Amino acid sequence: MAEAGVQAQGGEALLYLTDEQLRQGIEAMFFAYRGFTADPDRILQGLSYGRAHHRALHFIHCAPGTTVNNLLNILGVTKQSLNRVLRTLVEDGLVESRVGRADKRERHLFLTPAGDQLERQLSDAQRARMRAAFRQAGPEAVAGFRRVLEAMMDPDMHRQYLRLRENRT
Amino acid sequence: MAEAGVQAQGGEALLYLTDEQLRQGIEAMFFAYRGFTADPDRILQGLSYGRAHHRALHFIHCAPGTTVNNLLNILGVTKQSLNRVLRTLVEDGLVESRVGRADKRERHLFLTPAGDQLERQLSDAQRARMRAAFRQAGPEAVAGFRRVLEAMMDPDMHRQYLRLRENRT
DNA sequence: GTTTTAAGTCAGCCTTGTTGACATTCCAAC
DNA sequence: GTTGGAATGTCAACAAGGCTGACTTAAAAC
Repeated sequence: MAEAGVQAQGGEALLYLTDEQLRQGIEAMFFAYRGFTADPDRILQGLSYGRAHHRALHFIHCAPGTTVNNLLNILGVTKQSLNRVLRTLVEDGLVESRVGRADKRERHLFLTPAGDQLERQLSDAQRARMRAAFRQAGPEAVAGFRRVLEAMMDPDMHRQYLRLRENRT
Repeated sequence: MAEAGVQAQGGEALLYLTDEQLRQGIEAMFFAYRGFTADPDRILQGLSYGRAHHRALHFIHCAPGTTVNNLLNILGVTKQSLNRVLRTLVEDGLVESRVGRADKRERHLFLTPAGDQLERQLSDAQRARMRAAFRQAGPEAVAGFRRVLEAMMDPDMHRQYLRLRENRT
């Protein structure tokens, strides 16, 4: 199959598409994702929170006032699953849920000061690792990293990803 | 913190290390990993297997005859957790567990023809996405992708990653 | 006034991770 | 030879975090 891919392009330098290269890419994703989540996981362990809480805090921080439904689409989980996480965060005073003004069915989500503090603690740890990796690899490598990751996303997820960036500019 | 990083290098072009760039990297990892696992997950769903079974099949395929303990180190889970997965795979005739010759305490793991077939089906799907992403991004981007991921791994995981590559050459 | 939508809730299930306790088997050192 | 430790397996219990399905409430939309 890899050979077929190479042949199809008539001898171009497509050796980076061999099955062995792809396998290495797959394994790199596996091991790197472990590192990617290791630091926040360590912090959360013992706080009776998990990765799911971290994700919720991250995206509420990035898009304050987002609705539950919007968060659902970003995270790609069921509302029951998200609700369990969100309820504990609201009960513990890390997230505030305000009834919408225009549409009173909607709840808009915000981080409280305490929520902001935890979010910062978690993302500081995660960013520190990311910064070290970026610095070590250099700007061109980072550009390539981003390019490959974007190409790997499902189209829906890619749209979500771009929308988040737009809302911050 | 990002500003400090930039200043520390005395005005060099370190804008790729700003908090905003790092945040985008974090989100890219999140969304891309979803895509990365989506295809195998779809296949496994309905086979009464999960991602854990896929991981076991992958690494047994890559290192036939590996011991349970070795697999434990690669996967980073407890033996009880792995054992549950391994037991179902052995019961279903996808994995064979042979008592070691030199050390009869050890069990060496191999894929049966049926196991090989499922592994191929899963990794074909995953490689197809990876190949599309690699081709779309180009060889330089792929090199950068790999460089950043390697820098993101924990040192232990990075060692495991390199060892797997050595054993295949 | 009916239907649709956003959100929340309850109950139950599955996968996959965890810990702790314990048995077995075998190698290796003494 | 006996003992200590290592590798494996097994049982039980538990938790996080996914899922589905059914149902309520409130508000918006038609």
